[in-house]
Amino acid sequence: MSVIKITLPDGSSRDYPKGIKGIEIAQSISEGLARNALSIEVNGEIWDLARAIEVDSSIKIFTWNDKGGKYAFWHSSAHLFAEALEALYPGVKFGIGPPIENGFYYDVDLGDKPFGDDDLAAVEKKMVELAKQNSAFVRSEVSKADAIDYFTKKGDPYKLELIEGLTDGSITFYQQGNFVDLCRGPHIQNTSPIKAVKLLSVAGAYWRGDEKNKMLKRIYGITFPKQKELDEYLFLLEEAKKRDHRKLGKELELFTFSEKVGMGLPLWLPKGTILRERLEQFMRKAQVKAGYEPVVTPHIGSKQLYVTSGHYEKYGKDSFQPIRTPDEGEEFFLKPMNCPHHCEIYKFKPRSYKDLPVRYAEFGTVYRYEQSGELHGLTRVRGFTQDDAHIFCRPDQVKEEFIKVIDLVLLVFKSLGFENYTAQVSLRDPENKAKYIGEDHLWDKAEREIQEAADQCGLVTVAVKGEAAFYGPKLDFMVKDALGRQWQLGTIQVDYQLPQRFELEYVGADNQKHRPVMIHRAPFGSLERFVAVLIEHCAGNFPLWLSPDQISVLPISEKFHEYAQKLFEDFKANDIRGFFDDRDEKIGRKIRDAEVKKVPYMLIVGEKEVAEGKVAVRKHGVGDQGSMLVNDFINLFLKESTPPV
RNA sequence: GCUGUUGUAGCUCAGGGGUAGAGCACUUCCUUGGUAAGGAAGAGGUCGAGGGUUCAAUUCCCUUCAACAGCUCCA
Repeated sequence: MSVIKITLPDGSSRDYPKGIKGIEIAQSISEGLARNALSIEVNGEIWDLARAIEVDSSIKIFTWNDKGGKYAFWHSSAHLFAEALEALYPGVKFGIGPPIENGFYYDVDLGDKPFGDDDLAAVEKKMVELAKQNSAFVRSEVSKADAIDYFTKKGDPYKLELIEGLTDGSITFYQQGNFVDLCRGPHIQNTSPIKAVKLLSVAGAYWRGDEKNKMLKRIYGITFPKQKELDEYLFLLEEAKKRDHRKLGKELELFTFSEKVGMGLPLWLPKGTILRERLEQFMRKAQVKAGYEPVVTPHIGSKQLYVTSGHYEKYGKDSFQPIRTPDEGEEFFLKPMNCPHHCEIYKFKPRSYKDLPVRYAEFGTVYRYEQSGELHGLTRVRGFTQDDAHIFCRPDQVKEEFIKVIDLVLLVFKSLGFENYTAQVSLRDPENKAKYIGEDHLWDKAEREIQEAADQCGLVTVAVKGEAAFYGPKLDFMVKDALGRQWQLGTIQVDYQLPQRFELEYVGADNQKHRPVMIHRAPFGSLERFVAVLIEHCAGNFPLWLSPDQISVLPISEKFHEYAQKLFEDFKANDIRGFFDDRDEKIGRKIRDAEVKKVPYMLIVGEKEVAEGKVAVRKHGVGDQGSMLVNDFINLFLKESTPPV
């Protein structure tokens, strides 16, 4: 029997007989590892533990603590789910059922049968029952003809469609119990480690992600090797929901919605407005420092403006419909973006190459008719304010300007403590060029410039095809919300198209006319979405400079109201925001209420404080800080509440 | 827009074919209390909207609006 060399993650290598299985390697290392092993990585591919290794390989054995282990575990759970579903609903047709970041889903066609929460519970029960049977996941290689034969007999059109796209010789089936699935694998060895099962929700999903296809039912679920781990996961999910900006926005009185005003049109409450205006002020200052000039443009624009920009052709039918005037044929659109307006500002006068770059910034409120199902708290709305700006520059200035914008975005993230963001280079979909305007060479140039600028800034980027705007590629900064959903915040876009469409020009040193390049950018993205993500990021505990209420003055009893009132006036005179709690309540109650409102500083005054000219300071979430002279507190506070810019 | 779920007081929710209930918040009174909920009384609802079935609908049915989860979309 020949021997192969197996290299372990620590770099050491051992000889094993050819055809050794992952599980046998695990056993040779330790009993514990063999017991916990779920899958194995062989030369970068994740395999079943029972698959024979035939050549010299580098391997890594995955347990529950590895992504690769969980992947196999949840993938197998999806198969277990399918087995249970088929047992309860004979004739169900299956789409795809992959593992995801947390758990798995399976797309199924149940015909016209309704499927709700009660059904989920029944399937859950069946899954647990089947898991106990300890069925092995058995891999088999099948020919394309046999695969087609099997699913034709079974009557599963979705699987047949998937097989169509596969090449003969690369097709594998997995079977556990009575259930056979077309599957690339890998899987865990058998069903017994799947101890705790929770089916989370039923949703619709288009077959192959195409709106034109039939909508299947997508069932989401998650499984764990131990009930305790499932309980912990569900608990964490509940905890995350407490950070939801929609919940906190209501509790902290930041914003609201009204059916009468219209869906997706946020109403900013006084406290939310303070927060929003602080952010706006921060950005205004940062932008002035970076050489931007503020401009203001109207909320509507004539149809012609958007015909010129190309937005009318692209989005006209799906936008808020035109506003008419008494003049026949005259039409205005609600402004869905600021760029065309800014182009017209650029055109206000002839430009010299010496004038460039010019940078026009506007907190521009725009209106977009998002599909009803897209609306989501403040993160996806129909009316929102972008911290927008357009930089008009010479082609030779593009990269430098782009880098400056990256710096600005990073300043925002740093100032607000966003550390976990993804920088995404959003490129054209090369398969579907009809979605975009403009010539190939300009796109290539813009895409290259973005990547180079990002690289120069040392950003780790992920390139995603098909995510570009219709007029140009983007660098998008993505941040996750409390429940792990990814949102785009900052965005920077290089655009060669609008300058052409608007016939923007500047006179070069050669006294010839040249075309400027436009950079669109919004470091926050929109104030609405940014505030939403910020709320979730800090769980409503805003940094002091942003906090709507920075302090609360809490007198121990009515006897100290006069002193407390004077104190409160002093704070106001120092631009310290907050409230004076003069309710007839005990101090414990006032403290509790202020804690619930997440007020950063509670200033308690009673007999001692009045006598000594002091305040007793309590910090939110921390506790009693002892007392100090009023002026000392003000100085300390002002130092701490200074905005980052 | 699509699939599924939900809509009862300002908020969180219970209830259920015979015109509604709790806790918190709110108002008034008592209480003047030192670091996370003092006590009492009171007020508050076209049960999302429209239609139907019924002697009777908040409850059952249909339509519609909105929210939630996901899909698709996102200038």
